[in-house]
Amino acid sequence: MAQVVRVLPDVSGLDKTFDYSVPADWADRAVLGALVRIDLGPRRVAGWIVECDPADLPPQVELKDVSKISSVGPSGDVISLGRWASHRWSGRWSRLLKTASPDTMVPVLPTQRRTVTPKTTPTELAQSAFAEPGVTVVRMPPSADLSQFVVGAAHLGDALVVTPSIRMAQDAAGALRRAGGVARLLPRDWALAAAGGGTVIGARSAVWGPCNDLAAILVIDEHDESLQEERNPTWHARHVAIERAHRAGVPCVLVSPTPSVDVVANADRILAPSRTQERSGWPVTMLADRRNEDPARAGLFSPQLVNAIGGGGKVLCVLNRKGRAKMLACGSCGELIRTTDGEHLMAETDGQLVAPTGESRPLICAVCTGTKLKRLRLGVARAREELEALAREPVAELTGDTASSDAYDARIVVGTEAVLHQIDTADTVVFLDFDSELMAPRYRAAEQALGLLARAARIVGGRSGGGRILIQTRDPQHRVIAAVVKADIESFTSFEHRLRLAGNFPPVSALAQVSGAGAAKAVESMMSRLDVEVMGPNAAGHYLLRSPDSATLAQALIELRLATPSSSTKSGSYRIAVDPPRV
DNA sequence: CGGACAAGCTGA
DNA sequence: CAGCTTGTCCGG
Repeated sequence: MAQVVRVLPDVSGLDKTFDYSVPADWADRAVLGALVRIDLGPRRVAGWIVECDPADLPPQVELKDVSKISSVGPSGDVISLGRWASHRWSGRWSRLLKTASPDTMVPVLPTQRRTVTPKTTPTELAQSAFAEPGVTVVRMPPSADLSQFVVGAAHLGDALVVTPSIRMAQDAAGALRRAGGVARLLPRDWALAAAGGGTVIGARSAVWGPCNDLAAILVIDEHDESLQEERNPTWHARHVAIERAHRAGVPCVLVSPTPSVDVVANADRILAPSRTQERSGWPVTMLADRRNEDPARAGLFSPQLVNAIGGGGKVLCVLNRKGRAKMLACGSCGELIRTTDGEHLMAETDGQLVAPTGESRPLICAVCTGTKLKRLRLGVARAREELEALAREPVAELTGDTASSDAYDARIVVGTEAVLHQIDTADTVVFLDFDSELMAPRYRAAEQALGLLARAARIVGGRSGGGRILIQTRDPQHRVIAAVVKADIESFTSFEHRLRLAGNFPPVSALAQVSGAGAAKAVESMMSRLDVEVMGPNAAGHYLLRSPDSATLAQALIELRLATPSSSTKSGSYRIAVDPPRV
């Protein structure tokens, strides 16, 4: 009898498998995970072999042949890891398999090479981190050299290294090669990685990378937001790493200057260098206590900031837009978008312009009827002008979408959080309005604010190198600021954990956000459940579901989907985000 | 998802 | 009743 394979089509919106027969000539390539092309109804689509010779064949169905075997794909363990994650984050299996697949077809694997152990011996700390299976958190100050952990992972055999950015992955690969190891950088080296005999390194999606004889997983900067996928399913590389390592029975090491409450609460062991070493790895933090200033005259800049820019060296000023009034201007005539009486600014809400007065209209400029509106970064733009006047020298501006070419060379740069992502080194980082980070209405605001300080700290370096952070604030006693001033992250995390316990927030509970026009109806079926708390809707019409743990939540969401099938109509559609990042 | 098809609405 | 929209079902 001909070989039969079960195929998951690569069609978004379809999470169902279909069975196909395999022509005898291709039997050796029709393996688990292989990318194939199949005829599905009227069209030919791509898909993955997710099962070979399934036992429960549908009766009375004439099977079609697979029409092509296109490429090697993820291995069996990654296929089932994907199925676990699709359940855990209530999303489509195919999206995860796509992430786990090569981005260009790999018809045949290159020949495997022997694993090369790096010549450099890892530090004692790195060795002990990988000494046993389970989850080990290592708290390393921002200026610490993390390549010791990459080398430590590679010493165990073929390991997986996940970083928050491509740039850091390239750096880690370079460091491993210099230490005499073999680095496979994803996504480029997918085929070589699948062949085996090297350490697989990449950004977030590398946690799905091919690694046959997995020996260990290392996640660098475990606290970093970019380790979570923004689109559905909103999987987090940290949790996928923990699960994958657990399934393989290998060590999972999570390194961060500011370990997340989430992982500290669930780690098997927590390591850190001595207090002295940890302290010296953080820069000196200076505070500008804005409560002391004359409120009538206090602008964006404190006397301490004036001092800091006068002291020479490269200065980055961070001014986040978060929580600031959004201003819109017409893309064709440049006028500000205002109410008909011109008294109030209007903001965009649900595809409409809305003013605080209640006045609303479609997205149209009242002056020239133009429909292309642009967002103004007035906060940063004005700060730049004022700072330029103050410093009497050119000041560059850098935001997510306006990266002026001089931003990298200018001595003084003002921008949003983007400056911390795009500029590598500086002498001083100034947070112009840190209170908006501290006070942000999100349960993880404090943790995220601390993450910003850690990022700034890495840019300016440790205290021995003269690195400085200046924080302008009206709350200088805040625990986030205290944590960095004293370089005492441990106390911060345990206090934060107690707050989560008191407020019943993750990691003590699990959250999912349900949004979209059909959200209210979808959420209805959860109202009577004892294991799901329904909160909301908020101003944007979003609901929050809370369960004691993620397994309970995942099960409830399956039942929600059964009770309210995702309708293709606009009015019935809804979206579920498990572990929503901005709540 | 996207095609096929059925049922409902509109206008001449 | 043709022509169009809207909803539902199905794919091996």
